[in-house]
Amino acid sequence: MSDGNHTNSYNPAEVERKWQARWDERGTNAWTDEALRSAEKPFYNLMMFPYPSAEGLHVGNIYAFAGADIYGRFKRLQGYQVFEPIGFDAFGIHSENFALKQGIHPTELIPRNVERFTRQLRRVGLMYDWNHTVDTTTPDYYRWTQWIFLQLYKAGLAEKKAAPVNWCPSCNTVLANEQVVGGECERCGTAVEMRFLSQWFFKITNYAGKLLDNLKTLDWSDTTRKAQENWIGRSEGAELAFPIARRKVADDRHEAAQVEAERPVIRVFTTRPDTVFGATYMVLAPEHPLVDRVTTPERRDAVDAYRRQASAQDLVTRKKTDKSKTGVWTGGHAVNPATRQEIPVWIADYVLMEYGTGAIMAVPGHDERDFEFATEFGLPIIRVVAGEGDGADTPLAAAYTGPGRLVNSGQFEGTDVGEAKSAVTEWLASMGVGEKRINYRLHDWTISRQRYWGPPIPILYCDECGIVPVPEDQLPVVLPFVEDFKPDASGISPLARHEEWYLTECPTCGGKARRETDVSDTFLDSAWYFLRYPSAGNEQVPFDPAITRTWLPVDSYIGGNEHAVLHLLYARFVTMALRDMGHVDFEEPFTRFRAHGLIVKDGSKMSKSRGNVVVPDDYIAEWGADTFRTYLMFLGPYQEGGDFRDSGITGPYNFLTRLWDSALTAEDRELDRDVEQKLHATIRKVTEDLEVLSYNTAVAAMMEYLNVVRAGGRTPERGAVEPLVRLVAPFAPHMAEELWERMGGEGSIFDGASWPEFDAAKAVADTVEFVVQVNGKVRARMPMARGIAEAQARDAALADAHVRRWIEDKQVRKTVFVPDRLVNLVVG
RNA sequence: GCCUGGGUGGUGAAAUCGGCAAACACAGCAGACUUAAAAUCUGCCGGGCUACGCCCUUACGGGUUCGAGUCCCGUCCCAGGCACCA
Repeated sequence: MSDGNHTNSYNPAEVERKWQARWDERGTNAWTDEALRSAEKPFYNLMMFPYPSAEGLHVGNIYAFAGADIYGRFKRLQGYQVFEPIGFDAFGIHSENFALKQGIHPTELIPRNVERFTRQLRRVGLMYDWNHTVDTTTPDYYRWTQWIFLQLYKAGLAEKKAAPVNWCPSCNTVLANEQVVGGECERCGTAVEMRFLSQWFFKITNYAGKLLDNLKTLDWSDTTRKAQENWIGRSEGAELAFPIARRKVADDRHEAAQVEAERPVIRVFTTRPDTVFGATYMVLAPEHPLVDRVTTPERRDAVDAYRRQASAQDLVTRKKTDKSKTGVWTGGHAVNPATRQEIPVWIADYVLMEYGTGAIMAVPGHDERDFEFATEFGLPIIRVVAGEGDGADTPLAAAYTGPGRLVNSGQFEGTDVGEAKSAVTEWLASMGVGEKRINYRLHDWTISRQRYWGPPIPILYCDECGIVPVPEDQLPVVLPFVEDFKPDASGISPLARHEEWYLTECPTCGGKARRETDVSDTFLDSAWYFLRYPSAGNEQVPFDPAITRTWLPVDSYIGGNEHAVLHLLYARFVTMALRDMGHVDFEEPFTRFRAHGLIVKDGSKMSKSRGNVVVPDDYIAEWGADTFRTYLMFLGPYQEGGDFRDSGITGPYNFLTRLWDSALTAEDRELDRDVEQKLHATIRKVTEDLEVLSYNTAVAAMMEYLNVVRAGGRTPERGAVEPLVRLVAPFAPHMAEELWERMGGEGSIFDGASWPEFDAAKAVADTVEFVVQVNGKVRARMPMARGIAEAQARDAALADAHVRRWIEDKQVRKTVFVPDRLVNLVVG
C-alpha cells in the first residue's frame, strides 16, 4: 500500500489538509491591528458576506467566493498587502422564518449555522483573515448598527411616518412584497390588504441626485450601474398648480381668478408640460389629502366606497398594469392653468400616492393610461400634438406619444414638442402656476420591521419628551432573549409583548418611557459591514479612523447582481451620509465592483424547495478544493455564470495532476526557444485575463502552455514549470504551496514568490503564419518572418502555386496588408 | 410594455479597435499498452461534395466592406431585472 511512490503522487486531501493547518498556525492570512495601521500597499479585497443558512454553503457561494479569492491572491502575488475578510449576515426575516419552521430559537440555530459555514469555508482554501470576522447578530456588531441609526437620526435623515404595507388579515402580520403571490398571502392564501402603519424611514431620496451622478465616476459592472440608474429613475419635467374650482361654475372669469388665489391647489408632476392644453381632467390617488376638499356632498358615498375598495387591495395587485382602469368622479372641478377651463377631478387607483405629488393632469390624447381611462368613462380627448402628416383635427385612435408640433395650444401653436417643454413651463412659471422639477422614483427606505430577529431600533417614546434617541453610551440596546418570538395577532413586533423590556426610563426627564419595539431592516446591517471588518473587535469606535483612512474605500468588491440595487445603494447612501457628518472622508464605498454570474442547476436557481441544490462538500472530498475551484472558474465566463454540471471536472483535475507530475520530474536545463516563447505569452495572457476576471480563458491558457511543455512526452524544464506554479497559485493555492515548497521555496508562496513577469519581446515567435486571401477568401497559409514588409509578403504570396491558380491572368488591383497577419489580393 | 444580457459543433465554450470560426476542455469514435478492465498515451472529432481540393456554416432577413460571429437596419427566440412612475 504505502510504497515509496506515496509522496510523489498527487493526493489532494493530504496536501490541502496540510496547508490549511499551516496557514492557521503561521497566521499566513491574518492581520494584526498594528500591521493594518502600517500597511504601505493596502488592497481591500471584499466579497459579499453570506447569510448562514441551515443548508450550508452551496455551489453558488463557492463560485462567488472562489472567484473573489482568486483575484485577491493574484493581487497579493503582485505585491499588494491584501486584506480579505469574511463574515455572516445572520439577522433577518429569512433566518427567523427558518427558525420558526424548525422550532429552534435563532440564538441557538444561527451559531450552529455559522460554525458549519466556517468549517466549510476553511475547506475551500479561501484567504480569509479569521481575526477580523463579523457576525451581524452579536451585540458588539449591532451596537454600532444602532449607532449608525442614531447618526442618521441626528442628521435628520431618519423620520417616522405612516406608510402603506401589505397586510394579511388572517395571519395578522405585515408581508414583504415578495411574500404576496397573486394578491394572496403566500402562507395561508388569504387576500392581502393594504394598510397604513407608522414606520421609520431613512431619507435616501435626499441623496437621489448624488447617488445617480456618482455612478458615472465608478468603476462598476455596467449591468449594475444601469440597474441603479433605473431604480433611482430620474425624470425631468414640471410641477404645475391646478386650483380647485368653486362649487358653482363662475361665469365671471375675473372674479374667479381672484378667489382662486385663496383656494387650495392640486399640484401635479408631469414630464409633458408641453401637453398641458390637452389636460381635460385630473386624477388624484384615492389616498390624496385633497380628496375630501374636492368631493361634493352628492358624490361622497361613491367616493368613500371607491376609497374603501382601493385600500382593501394589496400593493401588488393594485400595481398590475393589465387590469382595466377604474375610478370615480369626485363631483369637483379644477382649473387648467393653460386653458383656464374647468376640468373634472376624479380619483383612480392608477395614480399612486407615493410617486410625484399623488395627482396627475390627465392628457388622454397623449398618454396611454389616460387614453384608456378617458375611453372607459367617456371623458373628452383633445389632440394637442400633431405628428408627421397630422392636422389639428386628425382624430386620435390611440394616445399619440411621438414627436411633432403643438396644435390647439394657444400661443404655442406650431411649436416643436421638444422646445415646447421648457417654453410652456416658463410661461406657466411667469404666472406663478408652474416650475421646472426633477422627480425620482426612488422611495425612502423603510427601516422598521415588526419582527424579532434584528437589532432593536434605538429609540424611546416618552410621554413628556416625545421621541428620544437612546444615548450613545447606553448602546447596545440588547435584543432580549424571548422564548416565543413568533409574530402574533397584534401584528406588531413580538418585543411589544414584553413590558419588562420595553418599559424604561426617559434619559432626558427621568419619566416613564417606552422602547421602540420594531427592529431594523437586515439591509442596514449589511450597509456598513465593510467599514467594520478592518476594525473588528474594537470596542471603542465602530471603525478606527487611521485604519479606515488606510484601507477604505474598498479596492475590489465582487458579488451577485441580485444586490445590484438594494444592498449596494444602501451602502452608498450610508457612506455618503457618514461622510457629510464627518465620520469618513470618502463618498463612495466601493471603488470597483464586479458582478459575478449566477450558478443555476437544470436551468433554474438552486433552492431547497426545488430540490436542486448542489452540495459542494462531496466534490471537494472527491477531487479536492483546488480542482473544484479551478473547475468552477473554467466552466464559463465568471461574470455570466451558468448551469452547474460536473461532467467536465476531470479536465481541470487532469491538468493539475499533470502539473504536479511535471513539477516533480522537471530537470534543470535551458528552456527551448518555443517553450520560452509560449511561457512569456502565457504569463501575459494570464495576467491580463485575471485583471478582468476572465478566469476561464486564463485556465485554458495555462492548459495550453502545459501541453506545450509536455509535448510528445518530453521531460519539462524546471524553469518552464516553476513560473506556472506561480500562475496557478490563485486557482489552486494548496498545490502551489506544496510544489513551491518541494521546489525549494521558503515559507508561503504568497509571501515568498512574486507574480511572474513577461518579456514582451520573448512572448512573440520569430515566424508567423500568414494568411493569403484572394478576394477575401483564404487560399493559402504560409510561414513568414515576423515584421515582414508588405512588398515581400505580397511577392511571397504571388509565388505560391496554389495562390496563382486563383489569380490566373487577372489583374491584382489592390493589396490589403495586415502586418503579421494577412495579405488579401483583390483581383477582378 | 421598458431596460439589461445573450443566441456559435453532440456539450461547456473561445475568437468582438472587422482580419485563419470552433482555442481549451468534456463526451464520443478508433488505435497502443493489458489475460481483461480501469488508468495512461496517440489519432480523429461542424455539415456537404464530383474529395490531396472545393462549397456551405456563428438564430433569421437585408446592408456596409477587399474582408462581417464582430459594424448598421429589420425580425424571431431565450434568460434576468423593472413595470399604471405621470
